[in-house]
Amino acid sequence: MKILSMRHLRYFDALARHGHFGRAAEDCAISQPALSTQIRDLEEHLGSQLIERGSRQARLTHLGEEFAARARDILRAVDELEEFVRARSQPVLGRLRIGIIPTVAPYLLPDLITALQDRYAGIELRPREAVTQKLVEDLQEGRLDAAILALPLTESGITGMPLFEEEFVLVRPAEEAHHPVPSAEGLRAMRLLLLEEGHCFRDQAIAFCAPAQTPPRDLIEGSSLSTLVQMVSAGIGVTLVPEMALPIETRSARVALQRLAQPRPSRVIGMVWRNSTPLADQMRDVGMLVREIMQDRPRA
Amino acid sequence: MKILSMRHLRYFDALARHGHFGRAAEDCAISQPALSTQIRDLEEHLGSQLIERGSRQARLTHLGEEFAARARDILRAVDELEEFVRARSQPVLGRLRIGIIPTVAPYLLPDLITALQDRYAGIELRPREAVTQKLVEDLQEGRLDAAILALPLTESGITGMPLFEEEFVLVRPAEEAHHPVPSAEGLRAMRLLLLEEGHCFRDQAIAFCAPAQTPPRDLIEGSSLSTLVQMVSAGIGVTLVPEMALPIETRSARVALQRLAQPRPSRVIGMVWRNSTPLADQMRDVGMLVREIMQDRPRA
DNA sequence: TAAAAATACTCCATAGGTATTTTAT
DNA sequence: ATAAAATACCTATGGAGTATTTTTA
Repeated sequence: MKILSMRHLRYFDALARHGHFGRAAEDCAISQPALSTQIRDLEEHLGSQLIERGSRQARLTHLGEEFAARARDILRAVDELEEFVRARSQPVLGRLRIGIIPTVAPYLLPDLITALQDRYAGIELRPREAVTQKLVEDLQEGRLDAAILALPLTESGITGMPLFEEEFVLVRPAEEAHHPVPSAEGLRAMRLLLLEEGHCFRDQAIAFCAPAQTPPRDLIEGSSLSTLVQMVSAGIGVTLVPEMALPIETRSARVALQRLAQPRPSRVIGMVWRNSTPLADQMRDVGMLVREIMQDRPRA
Repeated sequence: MKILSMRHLRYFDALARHGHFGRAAEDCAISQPALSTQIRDLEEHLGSQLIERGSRQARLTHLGEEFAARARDILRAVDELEEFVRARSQPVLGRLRIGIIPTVAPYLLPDLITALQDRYAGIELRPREAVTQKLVEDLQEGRLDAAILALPLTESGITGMPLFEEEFVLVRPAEEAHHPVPSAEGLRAMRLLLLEEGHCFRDQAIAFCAPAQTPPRDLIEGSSLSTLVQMVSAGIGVTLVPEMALPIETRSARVALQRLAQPRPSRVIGMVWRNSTPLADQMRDVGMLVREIMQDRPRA
């Protein structure tokens, strides 16, 4: 015998409880000789006698008593462990570590958290806001279960689903409300306020108004959409804002909104996860929740 | 797989620690496929996925993390259990529950306790004083490890060794010091003070002076040798006392001692234990200690 | 003699090995 | 193309069964 097995503990426990090889064997649903040999092997392995064998009854030695008590503790822990796993293995989501890019998080999270807590009672939510690159890293390293970000994503080992598409809307000072809607070229000539490096939305905006890799003429950076909108309302320049951010960011700002001409700029927001995760079904379910949230919102 | 085995826990623990099937298998000194199948069986048994299999690495699921933590606790408990048994399996006597008859206990116990504590460091001593019948019952029921009493003993399942032989000495009032030593028949005519029913020494004394089943003429009972000697010194009658009790019981009593004529009455004190006890070696050792104690005493 | 455990042996389930395939990067 | 794990298949260990012997009360 190489290692002390669970069987040894279970058999010994039964023997300790019954004090009788025959009845203990019956309890274990094995034959008496099978139990005898296992107990003998156990004692041999330990190098100590645990049972005092009388022909009338099998009595525990002092060491055997102590061994039995500890063995019982271990067996109880093992039973609890199995019970624990079964209790957790329902198709529910016990914990969700979800990352969301900064240009989506503030506008989606409140509704998403509410919906998730409705859908998965007792869920432990760990939302995290970070730029795409960080999210992908965390996902690949196993620190996140899912990420909501702009598609497409070329990383390997990661799959996902699109959630919704949203347009970019031009935000300009309130006094320009009646200026004509600029074309992409016209936009390039304006003073454009953008998010700092790292935000995918920055790249998307640049890609729209400067398709020939020529960066916009006059570019000023801000660290959040909120800041950008405030700067616009101060007359510093114009900016693009994703549709879903409008209700919140432009509510109290003195700015004018202009839907751009066709082809309108837009992006697809999707949810992704490791394609090796066992939570794929739940991830799709979470994705469906997001789609429902977005469909319930009035389009601007 | 019927039951969750220790092997499963050990293998899973290794896998959790290494996060890599190949290296974990190496750690367990088995092949990678062997580990893979065991882990698969474990997951099947539990009905839940514990490992998220990527081609780069094996990552634990959330459930897997919790399982690993609990499994580690269990494995540690098992290792401690083995360690515990090995620590206790030295050929020492950890606990000795020893019963001694009342006509021996007070005269042997002090020296015996000292000797045992010298011989077995840290021994837990549980001496118990009771008459032979009680001792034998306790021995057979496993409540005692050994008993010191008068031989022979006919009980089955019990074996032992003789320790020493001791004579019975006649104790009579001090004023009778110069009276002639009585024969057994003469003794029968005297007023004999004896221990109450149950004490083997009572039976032995009666057997000596009344071989023909005729009880002594005038018989008064006391509950201890000490009481009997005090009664003798008060002139109430005579009594027989085992040799080893003399130094203590007659030290301050005004009594005369008379060694009886051949064949002198005597008894053999021995130590007995269940012949199924695994402590037989130690019991013999304890017996040898008693013999040494008695040999060191000056014969009266 | 009777009851209980140990022994002898046989069988088979399964853990583990090697070789190979599959999968994902 | 490479690395890792899964699969296929075979072997052998050992756990469990039946029949029997030994032991002891």
